[in-house]
Amino acid sequence: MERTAGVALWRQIAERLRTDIRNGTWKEGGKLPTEQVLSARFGVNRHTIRRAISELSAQGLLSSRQGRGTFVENAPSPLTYPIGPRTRFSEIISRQSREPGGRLIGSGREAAQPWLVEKLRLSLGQEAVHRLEVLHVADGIAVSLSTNWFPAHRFPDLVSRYAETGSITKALAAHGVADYIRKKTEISARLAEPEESRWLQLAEGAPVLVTDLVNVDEAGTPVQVSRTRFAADRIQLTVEN
Amino acid sequence: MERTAGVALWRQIAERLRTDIRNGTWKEGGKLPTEQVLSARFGVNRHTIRRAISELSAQGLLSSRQGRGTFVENAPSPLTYPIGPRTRFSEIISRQSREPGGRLIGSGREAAQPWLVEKLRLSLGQEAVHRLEVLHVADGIAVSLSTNWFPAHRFPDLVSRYAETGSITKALAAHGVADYIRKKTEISARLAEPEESRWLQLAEGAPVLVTDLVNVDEAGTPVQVSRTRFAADRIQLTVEN
DNA sequence: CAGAATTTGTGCGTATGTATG
DNA sequence: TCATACATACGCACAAATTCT
Repeated sequence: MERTAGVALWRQIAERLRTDIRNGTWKEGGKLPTEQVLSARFGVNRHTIRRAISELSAQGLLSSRQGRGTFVENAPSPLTYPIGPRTRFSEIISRQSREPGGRLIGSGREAAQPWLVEKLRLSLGQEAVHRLEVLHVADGIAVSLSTNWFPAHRFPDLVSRYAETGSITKALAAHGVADYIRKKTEISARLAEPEESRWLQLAEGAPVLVTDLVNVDEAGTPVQVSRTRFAADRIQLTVEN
Repeated sequence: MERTAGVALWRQIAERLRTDIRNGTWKEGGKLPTEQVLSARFGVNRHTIRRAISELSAQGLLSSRQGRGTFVENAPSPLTYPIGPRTRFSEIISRQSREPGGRLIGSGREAAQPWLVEKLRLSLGQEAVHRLEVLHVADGIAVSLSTNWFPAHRFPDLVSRYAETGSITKALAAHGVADYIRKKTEISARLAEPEESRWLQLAEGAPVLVTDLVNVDEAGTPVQVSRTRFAADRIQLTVEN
């Protein structure tokens, strides 16, 4: 393993093992190579391997027993999140037979930043937006954190409607938006920020997938801008062509 | 800034500043807040801020001058990589008026892993594949590293054809594949592995966007499986709906 | 069943990296 | 720049649980 640059060796190794487990290198219940072998393979001290394993054990992915070895405890199949014109969180999760849930964790009314004015095509003097922060959960596990912005003048009661119904689709419908479609999605990745780590229960420094999207109504007018951060180790995005 | 294991504070802050610069929080030529202010904002010692700034300076993103301040030297607009049924690397890059380049960095013939057998729909006894490792470059900057697999029995001379033409499209055409389209794309993110860091000239522990795709010919038969790792700080994927 | 071999668990000393003031 | 504290990583040794012969 290559020497440093601000990321501890044990963390790099832990992330490697995590993706190996996810890719099925060792099946659930399967046995990992011995600490001996792993330390030789990564070219590090056994203590370092043990630190990495202990991290994954604490997260319930692995378990070690003295004299026996280290075993894969849980290899949760990653959720798949299709990106298309009509993706709705709850439908997707339900289709994969998991219990969906959204939790309103913050909201507010604020002045739109320039990039938001452009994306929502706000006109002069109507630059106020509602901001809605929602944590998405599947089977009790946090999978994504989304920040949503809506033009405040068009959707004055959006926050309370969402609070009542727990659904953005329904909150928009209450304001006369019968249908909306996803126009464009931008996808990037970066390291999680501390607040994101907290909500998504990620290790600090874990990667997040970020999607930026614009939803438009039937007339093509933007009704919602949304920035969603997915826990990259729990979800995979797919695009069908 | 929150105290946490495995990732140095200065790295977390460097990554934050990098995404802020990319998001245009400070324009090119713009002045960053003083180290004083930044250290207060992140709740860390000024030394730590300086370490983060020095990292970004070494990468040519920032520059500091005594008595004046720290300035944004380079805010390269991120390349946008659209994902659709007919995306070809060179077309995309050219359209954004950058000089594209692909470099063959490795190849080989090997037995297909089970998941490859499934994705390429290989029949029994024809499980050999060609592997092609290509580094993609735009304007002299590495943007992605892709591993490509092809059924060896159908495309016996693929590697040499690619070496001659520098184009997968042409190498496939030489084997009678007039056209192909992208069937499905899976997108995930993880930390770069050491070898990826080396090729993409990434800092260790930097995130990569990973896309897995299957290309099929006009008859719908898989001709290529490809896994591409993008430097997440240099590229953004987009999906048009 | 005894004893050897294997594998994880633990302790200590040292050197270097990270973060503060 | 210096001093201090803690985290990271290494190397060695040995203990404890389990498996193999």
